[in-house]
Amino acid sequence: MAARARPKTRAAAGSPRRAPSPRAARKPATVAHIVGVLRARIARQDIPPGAKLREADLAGEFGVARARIRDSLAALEQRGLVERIPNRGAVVTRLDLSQVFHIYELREVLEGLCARLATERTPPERWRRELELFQGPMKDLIARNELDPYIERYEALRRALIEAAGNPVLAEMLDTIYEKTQVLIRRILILPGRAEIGRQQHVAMLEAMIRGKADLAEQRRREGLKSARAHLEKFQKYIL
Amino acid sequence: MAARARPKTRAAAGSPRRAPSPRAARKPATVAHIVGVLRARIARQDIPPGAKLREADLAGEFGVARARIRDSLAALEQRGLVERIPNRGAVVTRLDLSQVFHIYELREVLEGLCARLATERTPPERWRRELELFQGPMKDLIARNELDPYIERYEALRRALIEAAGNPVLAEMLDTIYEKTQVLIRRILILPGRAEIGRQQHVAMLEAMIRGKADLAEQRRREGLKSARAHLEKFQKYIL
DNA sequence: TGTCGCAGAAGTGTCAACACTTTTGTCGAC
DNA sequence: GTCGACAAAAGTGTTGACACTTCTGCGACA
Repeated sequence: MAARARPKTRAAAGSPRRAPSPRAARKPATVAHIVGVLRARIARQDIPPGAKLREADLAGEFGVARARIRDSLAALEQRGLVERIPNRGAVVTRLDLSQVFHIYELREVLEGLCARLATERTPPERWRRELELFQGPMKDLIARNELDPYIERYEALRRALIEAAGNPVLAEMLDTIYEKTQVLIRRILILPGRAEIGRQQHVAMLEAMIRGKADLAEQRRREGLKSARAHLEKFQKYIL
Repeated sequence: MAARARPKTRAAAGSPRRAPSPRAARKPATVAHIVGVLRARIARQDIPPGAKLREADLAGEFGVARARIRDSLAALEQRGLVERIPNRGAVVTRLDLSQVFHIYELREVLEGLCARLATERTPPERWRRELELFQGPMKDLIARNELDPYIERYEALRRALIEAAGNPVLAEMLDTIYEKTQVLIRRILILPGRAEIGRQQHVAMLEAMIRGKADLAEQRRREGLKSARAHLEKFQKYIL
């Protein structure tokens, strides 16, 4: 309880040490916010792999002290999005081919698990809309090569599955590895025939989910990713 | 340039910031080192869940500036071993039951993958020593309730499998989730019959590996963890 | 003309002091 | 005697300055 009516002492005379900045009191951007912005930039390749991130620049841009930028870079390093070399700064990680395959091995089992859990923990009807989407409109999008709307809906399904799986630790892991390969999505989808194959596999998985066959859904998701990996292997020279 | 005749403060009182210590200049403990020490303490419950970690104390103990301790705590927070509450400090995470089950769901597929990859990427003979160990000596250790040697060898096998799987991303993930449940190992092994069942399941997995049956090894590892989870569910009130 | 060395610049790493928040202990009013 | 307010203490958050390392450009020498 405590209620305590906090003393409130501190009216403090509105002269914070920071530049007054009359309008837009501009709260000073948390580490979480900075990390989010930089993640997005790296994913969209606004900052290309190999580029250097200079602390002073970022501090200026976000209007925070360098220390906070350092914290943010440390967080990005933990996630594997940048590498830091002592006294030389932070560099956007350049993902090499072997790491991509390692990640696909993981996605295979993790997204398989995700499909199984989502099936077990959600009423089957939940997935009918998604199935219809992938059977109809998505097919057209692929045929007409409209990648962006396709990707958007694909990611929506992905998020829905993770949410339905109801396992935060799994969600965190999928997030971590997904953001590393996000840059590849477009390049993979252009591979001859890949998008349509992927769509069919999603349909197969969703059908299993609607029939309540959790293990089958897992198996089909795994097969889907396995075949994606095979495609990647075949065309690797065009990807990286 | 700056010239600036630096206030010079520091020569004062012959106390350079580091203890003089003529030889053995005691390098000042890197973040990695501090994180390692704290990880170990948390795993062994030298620092119990819920305990507060005070920055100044740690800074004094390791002989480093508080900033470095803060970096270390941030790293531990990322790994989920401590929680930090603004202005109130870092507290060792208290793992709740639901998270434990979520982690076991993950271990099931991740260690399954690990077993499969290890089988595919290593000559079968590699595992014969381990099999004999688990068939013979380990059985005795369990019968005589010598937990510590048993755990030591169990972890050695675990490390060998991860190493053999040759997937660094997987290794990193297993590490992350394993250290969170490490504190439970002893409590689980005491459960009636659990240790012996686990041993038999390891034997079954190793046999599959020696026969080169990667998928079978994966399946058996998954079954092993599934049954461990079931055990945990049954006796959860004695564990947490 | 090419190369090596050496200052200066630029950028990261570290630190100690200061600012702010929460907690704790004490005193007075009811 | 209990509750509530206040002040001091303890601890965390933030900042700017300083130290150190690496990179870059210039000039001397072979």
